[in-house]
Amino acid sequence: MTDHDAADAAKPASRRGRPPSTSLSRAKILEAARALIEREGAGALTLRRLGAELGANHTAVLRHFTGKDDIVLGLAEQLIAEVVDGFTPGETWRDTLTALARRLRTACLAHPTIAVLVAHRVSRRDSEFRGADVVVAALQEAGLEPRDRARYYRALVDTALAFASFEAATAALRKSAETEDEAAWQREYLLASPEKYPHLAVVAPYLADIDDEETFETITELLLDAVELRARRAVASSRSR
Amino acid sequence: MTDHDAADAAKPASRRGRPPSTSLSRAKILEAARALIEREGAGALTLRRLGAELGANHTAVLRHFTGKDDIVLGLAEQLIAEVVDGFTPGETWRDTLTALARRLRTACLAHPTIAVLVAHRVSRRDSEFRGADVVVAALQEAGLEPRDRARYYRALVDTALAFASFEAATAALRKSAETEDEAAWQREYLLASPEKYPHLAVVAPYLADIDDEETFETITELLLDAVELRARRAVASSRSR
DNA sequence: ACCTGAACACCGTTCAAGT
DNA sequence: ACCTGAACACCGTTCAAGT
Repeated sequence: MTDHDAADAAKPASRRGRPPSTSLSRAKILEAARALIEREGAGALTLRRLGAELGANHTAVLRHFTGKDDIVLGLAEQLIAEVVDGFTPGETWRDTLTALARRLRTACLAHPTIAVLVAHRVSRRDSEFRGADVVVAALQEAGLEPRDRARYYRALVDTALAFASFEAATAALRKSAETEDEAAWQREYLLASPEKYPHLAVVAPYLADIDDEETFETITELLLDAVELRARRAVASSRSR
Repeated sequence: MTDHDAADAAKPASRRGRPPSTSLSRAKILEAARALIEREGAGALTLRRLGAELGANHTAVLRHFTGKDDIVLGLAEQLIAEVVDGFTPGETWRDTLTALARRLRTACLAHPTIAVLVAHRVSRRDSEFRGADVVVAALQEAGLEPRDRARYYRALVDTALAFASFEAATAALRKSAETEDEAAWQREYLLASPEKYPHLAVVAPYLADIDDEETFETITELLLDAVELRARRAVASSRSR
């Protein structure tokens, strides 16, 4: 009888045990965590909130991750994969390095709250190794010897990673709306006492025009200019030998 | 009678109200917060722990700060002041900029947990303006025009700030001992598959030798090399006019 | 003016009990 | 194997009550 069956399905289940259709998975949990963070900020990532989002008990998640920190590390893997997956080197080694740096910045800005959460937790996995190989190959193409390739690899990658996560952090702060608006600090610089800070006062109007993107581009250009200069010297000295 | 007085003093005070000798202050609270963080990590900064440290109720602190966040901002002011106070410019503009960058790094490494906590909360106050004035003055001495002074100011300061706080973050992570030891990731790079990452494999042995300090120095040198190159061009073109 | 203690609305994690 | 519900040991913040 359908009536009987319907009544059976509708009657409250016993207070413990497992409902039929929930069935969590690592992927589902990470997706829910990502959505939760992007919608309500890093502070909203809570086992209880996550459970509610998934329609499950807040402790059910602990069957798939060892704890909250393990979930954060899972988000880190996703972010770095987003940078490296589908990337193809450019025409010149400079193009390659510039494009990769921009992709890292873009990914961090697309998910600023996640970027802040995971910036310092990058577990050395496949995605990261693939990115590193691309960078080192570009420096080899520039004509640098192995030791310099290693030095400049660290200089370039650490700078891009540090700046991108730094920028994401301020973006995430603004998003959480606990702090003042974007242009506030530029206004403060314009108002800073010209008597006490005379050199600063001269350039303050220009400072207001420079955003994070221009700064990122400037840093990248400066670093690659210097690397190119040293590479040319290395090539020249190896030829003269 | 002394007996009576002694008995009076020893008898338990009524359960509410204010004991005679506590008397908190912003300075005392910040000092206790700093000590607590440096001893037991950022996670230990708790109103209840802070109250215990000060021998006071955990809510007493809220009479001097609007909340926990306000305490963190107070710590930020202290850190930036430590960088700028007592700094004197060097012989050349390059010396000045290099020394200031190193001071920032040193301060962040001396208090890594605090640096991480406050890195993105720098409220634009006197200490920061003083530092900015020194940097802009150095770039002026290099021979750059106002707009370039502004651009390179942002490039240099943002890089130093981002890298120093990034490095402090990993130092703080290691300190909290939730993660693996210092050399772990270098070992992983040495073990990365040479077939999948051939270019990386060649330089992996060199990578193991490069620490954060060398990387910081490399970044500073590269940036200042590039700035110097452009400054020389600017001076030359202004002379030819 | 400044501090206390109780209360409120939250956390992450553990674990026996269920299916 | 996987989920639940209760419990435990914590949080930050508010507020009436005290001195």
